[in-house]
Amino acid sequence: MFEPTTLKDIAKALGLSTSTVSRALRDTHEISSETKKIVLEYAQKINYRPNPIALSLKERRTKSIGVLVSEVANHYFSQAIGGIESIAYDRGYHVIITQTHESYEREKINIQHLASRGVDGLLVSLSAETSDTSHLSLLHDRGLPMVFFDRVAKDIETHKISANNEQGAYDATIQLLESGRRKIAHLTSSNHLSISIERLAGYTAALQKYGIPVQEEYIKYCPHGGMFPEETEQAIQELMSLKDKPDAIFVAGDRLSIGCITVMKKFNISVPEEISISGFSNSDVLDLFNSPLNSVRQPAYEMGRLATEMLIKLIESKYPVTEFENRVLDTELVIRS
Amino acid sequence: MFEPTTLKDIAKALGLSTSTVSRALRDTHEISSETKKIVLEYAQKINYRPNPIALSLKERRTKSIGVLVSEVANHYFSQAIGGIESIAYDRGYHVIITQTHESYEREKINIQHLASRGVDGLLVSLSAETSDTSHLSLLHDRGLPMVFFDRVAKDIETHKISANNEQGAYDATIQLLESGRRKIAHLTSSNHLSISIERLAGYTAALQKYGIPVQEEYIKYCPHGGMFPEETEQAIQELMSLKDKPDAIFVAGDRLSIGCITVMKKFNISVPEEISISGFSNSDVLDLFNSPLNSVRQPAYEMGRLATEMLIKLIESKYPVTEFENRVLDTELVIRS
DNA sequence: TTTCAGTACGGCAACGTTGTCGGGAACGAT
DNA sequence: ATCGTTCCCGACAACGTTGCCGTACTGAAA
Repeated sequence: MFEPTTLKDIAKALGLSTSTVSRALRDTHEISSETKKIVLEYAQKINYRPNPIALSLKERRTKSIGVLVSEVANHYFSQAIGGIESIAYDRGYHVIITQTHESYEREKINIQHLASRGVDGLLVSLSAETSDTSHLSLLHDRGLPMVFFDRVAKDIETHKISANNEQGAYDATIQLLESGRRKIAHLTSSNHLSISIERLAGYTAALQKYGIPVQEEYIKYCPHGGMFPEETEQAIQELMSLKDKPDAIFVAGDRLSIGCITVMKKFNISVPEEISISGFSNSDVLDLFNSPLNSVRQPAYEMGRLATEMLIKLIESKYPVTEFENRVLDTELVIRS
Repeated sequence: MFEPTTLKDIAKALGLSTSTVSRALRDTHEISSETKKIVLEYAQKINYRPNPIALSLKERRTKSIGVLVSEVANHYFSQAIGGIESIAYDRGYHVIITQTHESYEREKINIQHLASRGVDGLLVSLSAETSDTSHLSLLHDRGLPMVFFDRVAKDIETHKISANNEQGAYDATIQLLESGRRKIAHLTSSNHLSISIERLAGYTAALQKYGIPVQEEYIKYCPHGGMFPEETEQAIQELMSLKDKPDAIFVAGDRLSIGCITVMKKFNISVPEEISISGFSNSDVLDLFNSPLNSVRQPAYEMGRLATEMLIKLIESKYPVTEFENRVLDTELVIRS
């Protein structure tokens, strides 16, 4: 079986003690330069690597951070993970990615697993199902460093980073209004997510600016963020069977935006002639779509980088941190129609 | 700071020894049922979790498997990861995902990291740059269980799982021929990847069936599998500036297929009128594209599941395994034109 | 009463590593 | 010759857990 070499092996081979070998490799001044040279050369030869598990046990840190996202297949998250890895990598941290698939149960299990595996900190974006965050605050209260990105928890006090969702939603809705649409529906994820709340606020503000009343039946929630196609399909069907059919939809999520276009194609609803669609998405293939889709793009990579920098600062801080940042980054509206 | 409770804490609180507490929790017959009850209740109350790092150090296994892919943003891989997680999860294994971004250097570093972190086994899909696999055979020779999927290493003897790339490529090319195309180019990844070799073979066989000679200048390699858009763009430009321009392209990869369509749009080349495109892709939004793209779809989820089952069988085998499977799964040709 | 088996628990070692302490040897100063 | 100092290095403990052995106690059989 797989047996890596240890300090003891080196010590035995060279007739030294493990302590001496350890210190020779760590380049302490207490070891003579001859001994150091011998040990270093031998270690090089047999390709010695210190056992990180033993180190973790001793030092009570793992040099790894846990990431919780809903799905890596989501373009926003795969880009954010790119940013996370770029920083973590530089700072010597390992990244462990877990997916919730928008399930609260899965989120609890993954978080518990990451915590018990001894990650030094967590980067969290909540699942669509999650409304109770006590599984996180429990760990946070016990001192586990934590940074939220994108879908943040309102009642946990720590660093948070998000896009300017309200502004992005406002811009997208205003653009629909400017293009002449007046009956604008809103398709969004579960109603307790921070991003849903903020995007709804932007949508509402834009309508108000044009003096258009917000209609309840124009707002459709998908509790699983469009994980299941039926969810999206049903919401669209309900919208399209209204007496006063909408002439545009502002969609608050990547998977939902794609799902929306898919449903439109299935029902042979022409986009943007019959209905115009504008939504949050970080997909890089929207340009290739048959139906032009205006999109609000988040700086995902940058958000991943910033979140990771914040987390590592928390982890490596000597003293408890009490001042927390709440960074908000601008979105970009891409017009295609 | 974050200090989880240990056996020692429980022992101290209950006036027992750590051995007794340990055995009470493991439900050994040597412990009286009263003591067991007391210990179990207290452990429940303070939410005790055994420290997996200490367990790993002791038992020399981590109950985790490392995954090496080029990019999670690639649809094939994100689906395969779904399959991997579904099995690993059931069997109590944790999944650590790493990305190479098609870089050989990155692959070496990630593999080294995973190995030294003590994963119990590896699921590997080689990067496009990788031609030398000695960093893997070194670990494999030392007994680290390993299963290859999709992009397999020819000279490492272990379980392997791949799609029937040759058949898939043959089917796609035949379809192009049947639709009347005769000047079919081939855009592929780096020439040493197993998938490139097999897909080229299928392409060649199809041309032969129709008695069409294979032309060198119709075959374009992208050493980084289309990681950099310039790579794809240049290859297409070279094809399109040939005296005898191709009227179809068979593309051997997800990112390349998308990249190809993007370039066609940029150069205003009409698909499929001017040139017909057929390629390997597991993207689920191809239906929405403006230019219809025929695609060869791999059973990614199933491949992930099978690979993980094979790996866990290797890991948990009491005796060294010498008989290795080489599973090949059928692809599916999706026609859209 | 002695012996023996069984029960129920504690003590110790080990996984691989590093920090602390202690000690032998060499050397210079007294 | 004696003492203090410096230079190297080894022994030991600890991180949290479990396997192995030892042992005190109980009760029954001889």
